[in-house]
Amino acid sequence: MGTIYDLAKITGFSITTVSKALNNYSDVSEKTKAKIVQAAADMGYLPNAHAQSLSTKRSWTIGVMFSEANEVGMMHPFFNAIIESFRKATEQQGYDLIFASRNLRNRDMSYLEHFQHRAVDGIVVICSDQMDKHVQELIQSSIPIVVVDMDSTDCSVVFSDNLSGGTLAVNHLYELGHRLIAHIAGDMTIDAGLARIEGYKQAMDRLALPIPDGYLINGGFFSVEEGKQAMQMLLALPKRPTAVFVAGDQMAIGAMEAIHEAGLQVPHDISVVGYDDIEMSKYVTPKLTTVRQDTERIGQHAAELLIEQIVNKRRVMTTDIIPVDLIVRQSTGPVKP
Amino acid sequence: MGTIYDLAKITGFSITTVSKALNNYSDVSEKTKAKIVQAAADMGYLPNAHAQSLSTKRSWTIGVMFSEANEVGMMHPFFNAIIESFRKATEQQGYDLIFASRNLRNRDMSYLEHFQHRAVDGIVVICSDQMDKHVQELIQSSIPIVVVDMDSTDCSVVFSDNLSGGTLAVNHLYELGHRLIAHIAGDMTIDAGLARIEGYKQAMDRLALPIPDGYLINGGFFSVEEGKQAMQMLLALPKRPTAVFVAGDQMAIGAMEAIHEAGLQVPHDISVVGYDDIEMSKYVTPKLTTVRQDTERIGQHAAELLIEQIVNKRRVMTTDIIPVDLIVRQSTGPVKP
DNA sequence: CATTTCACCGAAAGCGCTTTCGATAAATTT
DNA sequence: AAATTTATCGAAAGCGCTTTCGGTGAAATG
Repeated sequence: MGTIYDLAKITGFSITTVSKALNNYSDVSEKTKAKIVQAAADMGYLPNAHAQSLSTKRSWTIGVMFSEANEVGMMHPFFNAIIESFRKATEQQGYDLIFASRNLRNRDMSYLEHFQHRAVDGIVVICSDQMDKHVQELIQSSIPIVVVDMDSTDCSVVFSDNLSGGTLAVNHLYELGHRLIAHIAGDMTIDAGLARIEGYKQAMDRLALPIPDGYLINGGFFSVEEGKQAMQMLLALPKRPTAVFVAGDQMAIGAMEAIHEAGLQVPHDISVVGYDDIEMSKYVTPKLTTVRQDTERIGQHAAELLIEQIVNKRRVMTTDIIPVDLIVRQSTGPVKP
Repeated sequence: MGTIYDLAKITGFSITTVSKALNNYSDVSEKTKAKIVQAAADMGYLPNAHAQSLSTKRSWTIGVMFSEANEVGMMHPFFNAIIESFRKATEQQGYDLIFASRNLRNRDMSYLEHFQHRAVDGIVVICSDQMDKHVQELIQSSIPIVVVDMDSTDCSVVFSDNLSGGTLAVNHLYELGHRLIAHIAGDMTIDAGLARIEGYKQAMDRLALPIPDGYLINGGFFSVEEGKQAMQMLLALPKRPTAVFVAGDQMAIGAMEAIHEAGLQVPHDISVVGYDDIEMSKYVTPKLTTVRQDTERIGQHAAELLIEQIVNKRRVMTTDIIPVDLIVRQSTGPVKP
């Protein structure tokens, strides 16, 4: 592989000139530039990123952190899709992603510390947990940052339009004739969960629909199992809802399972609409009607926001809300007469 | 944040002593060690990873590469689960994962080059594509490496026991009375696909079951859509199979969809068993009988294998085969009389 | 008391690269 | 022909850290 010293020796130029040639400086002649570049290619020279970073204070890396109450991390299809599109976008600009832990050899340190240690150029946090101390610490730091799926005025954030998502779902059910519409919510400590609740409430209110006791139920942290349990509670209600808006697809899948286990049919007896549009949604039975989040756009946009801060060397605090779509499939139908 | 120079100034010791104190060298007294460590804590000192790497030739990073014919990368639940368990295991040892692209700023380079540039300590490749030039290049290099889900004698590999997986599936179906057992295979360029085909063939052979024309069908690269199409071919056969072993859960889900769309029932008319046991498998309808791959163990084991090579500074070429389990759910049932 | 051992510390070189600031020779202008 | 630009190059410092190799004074040994 070799270093610029080797290159200098081979070509007969100084390391300064070699470095300049490789970095296409204007004060080295085309002729020597060509020679050096050729020699570099011949020996398979590659610059050492660490040396470069040390010298330029620019590492071309972006730290990524997951913070979630339910600890699913990369495993959740929604977050996973976002990070994937984020990766594509940043990669194209020459950045590499680094997943840092809180563990530095023996030592235990915060994410911020770890990212500082690694000297990342920026940080993306895929987050649903407002209360996470690490996230707060990151936001308060001076490193360029963008956080996804959480609300904050202290940094750039990008998330889906959860408010109208809730409305979209409720209105759809209303148009199908449903009046008894329940909501299996995400935990209120999670912004997305809260906003969807709000969307649900507002929509119900606008439609002059009451929200009976027990119709707004906490489904916790978006897992299939929790969705199932919440649905069981709903089914046990004296006045059973005819439709339910579920704050996440996985929970919705759990809810449908609960409904089926109770011997009822979706959507014949109960309609359900989910949230996210994870890939599986169109393959479960019945295919899930859901509010699609545009993960592609969220990831891409987060990348742009972050890179802009990195290159302009100034923090920016925007909050960008990405529109959502209602995808009507087969888990919703007209209310039984 | 500060550097060891600042620490030296503050404490009055030389940078040598500061460095030694921080690294717990034995030739610095407990007293001064304490002073220095205290000062470091006070100023929130953190070592610069790039400087450390430059000086020690050890970056405490592991490069990860995905290589797949279908380009789903991190999005595939199976690979995703593996990388997650891999991450947990390496993280615990102090390594960070870096996802490198092939794009270095303007320059286009190979993965190997990129990893060399980043000076990673080791590489993990999550791979199903034997033919990938980049993968071959990585394997031929001298960097410690482990590859998952592919077979090779030139490096450490770890993958599931696909052979007996196929057998497990076929035997299960046989015991249920099925004799017309088809196989929707993964592409033969993919080791896992090939091995499962082999397992299927061997099992059929042992059971003295013929494999009628068209019963072994290529499902391509494991997507839902391809599974669906393959199943449609199967359904169009003059002598329809009563059971089908599908080389991947996503394909199996597609296959079930095709069956349902044809107006048939799983498992009443046709039994299907999948492969992987992705999370969704237990939530589709009917719940999928499948061969579970132990992603937890695969990732963990790959991590151990890689780290061992890193610390011992010698390449190791083992091939570790992780056992699989048959998970019987509801997509398989006795053959119709 | 002279000598050896030991505990503790620091100078200096090196890791591979960038970047400032001069220096030199050639080209251009008066 | 003298003065000024311009083009091209290199010395050297610096980025933040590790590690070898000596050097000192104090303790232990004879």
